[in-house]
Amino acid sequence: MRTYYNVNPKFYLSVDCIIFGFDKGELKLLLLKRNFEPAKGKWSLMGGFVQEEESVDDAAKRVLAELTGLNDVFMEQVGTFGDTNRDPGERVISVAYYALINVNEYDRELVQKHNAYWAKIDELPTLIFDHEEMVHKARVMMRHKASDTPIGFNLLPELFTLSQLQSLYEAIYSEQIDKRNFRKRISEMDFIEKTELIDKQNSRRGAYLYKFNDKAYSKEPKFKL
Amino acid sequence: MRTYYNVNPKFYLSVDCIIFGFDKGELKLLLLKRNFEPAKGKWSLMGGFVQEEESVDDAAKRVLAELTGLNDVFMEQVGTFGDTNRDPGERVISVAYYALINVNEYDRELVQKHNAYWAKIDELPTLIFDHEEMVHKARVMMRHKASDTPIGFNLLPELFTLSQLQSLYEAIYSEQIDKRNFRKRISEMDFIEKTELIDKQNSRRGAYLYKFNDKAYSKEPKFKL
DNA sequence: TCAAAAGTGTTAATAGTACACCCATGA
DNA sequence: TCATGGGTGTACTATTAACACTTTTGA
Repeated sequence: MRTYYNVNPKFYLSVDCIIFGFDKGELKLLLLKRNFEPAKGKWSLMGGFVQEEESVDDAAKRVLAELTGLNDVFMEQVGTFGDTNRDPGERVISVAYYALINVNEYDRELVQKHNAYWAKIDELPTLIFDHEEMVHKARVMMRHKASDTPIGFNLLPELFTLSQLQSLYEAIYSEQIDKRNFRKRISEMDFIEKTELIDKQNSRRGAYLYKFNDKAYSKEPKFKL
Repeated sequence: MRTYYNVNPKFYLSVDCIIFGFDKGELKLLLLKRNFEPAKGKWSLMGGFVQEEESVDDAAKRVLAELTGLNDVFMEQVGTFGDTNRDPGERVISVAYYALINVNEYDRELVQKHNAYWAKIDELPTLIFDHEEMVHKARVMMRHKASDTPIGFNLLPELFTLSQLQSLYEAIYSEQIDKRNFRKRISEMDFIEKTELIDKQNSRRGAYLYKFNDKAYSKEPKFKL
């Protein structure tokens, strides 16, 4: 193979995953309490190195699956962090991705094996390197994306109540939403379908369960929340 | 230095610059007609390799300065493009940045030396590799950023008329804007200051020149356009 | 019987959009 | 004198925000 580039340096490239979950009315991140070097004993995002024969996006998917066992997860690239000293050991350039997962579906064994735990988004421990900056940028991007694309459903079970949906959006935006205005807007979205099923987990009276219809959305993408 | 990472591969890392300019009422990009390999003779973005002792952001600034002679330019990271075959020669992962420059200020000699030309944003030539995807993503991001942050002023001379400002935003959004509504919104922004100077370049009557006041903006950041 | 969450419409305020004519000047 | 771009205000429409009570049911 001819090469034009060999006067230039090469770098380690990693991916780091900001993994969002939603549980008991709160947004959470899945973080590692590192039982390996470097920075053993400290908290970090789940990460890993890009390999020769995989794209950077695929590396992110692989790393997410290594921790959670999940595939086909909603992920978005957050950005690349390339300061020379961001990793105090050796130079590594890292591409951050955020992922939205359903907390009922991940592989608990794998998570335990990696010594990972859910932390409430507003009570995060100190993270290594520039991981807090990555989290911050991911949160801003996610909030933004949520306002014009119905990504929230990735964080919920297939069936959910309107109260759950509202509390999810309240967690995403960190602000209270008026119940009637919220339900009015939801009812105008034909891709959020009411089922005949009733959830009795969270109230005596019971609440109708809803589901998100992907096909109806792609035909009629009116979403502003 | 101890290293934990040496089982992992390393990669060439490049930066590519989507350089926006605004001239004669039109948005343009500064593109290279490559007089070097690979892909000699084809059109591409200005790019370069990240070096050992510079951050990725600094590499982007350096590459922009190599072509334009400009420093302190507004730049934003667009994203990282890491498909395994994106560069058909050898694997290179590239971080794209967009830059907004004032077309009256760049170094014409340098640009000529690099065989670079301005192309109208809606009449771009075919670009190599994934550069068209980079341009597309940059345009979307720039439009978005322009809607809530006054970045447009980076594309204009220090003094500008309201007609120029309007035609800039029309170019950014690819749509016509009502003159009276536009001027009403501008007049509500205290950080856009009318001067007593009059521009006679573009009309017999002459138009008041305005300037952007950075300090007033940071105190009172109301901007929706 | 009562606590706790579910469900339901109307009104006021705000923001956004549409629209047409006179002005000043240099050629 | 006329062609060209500069400058101005009001009425209508659409969107968003504020707000309180009734229902159901299991403990």
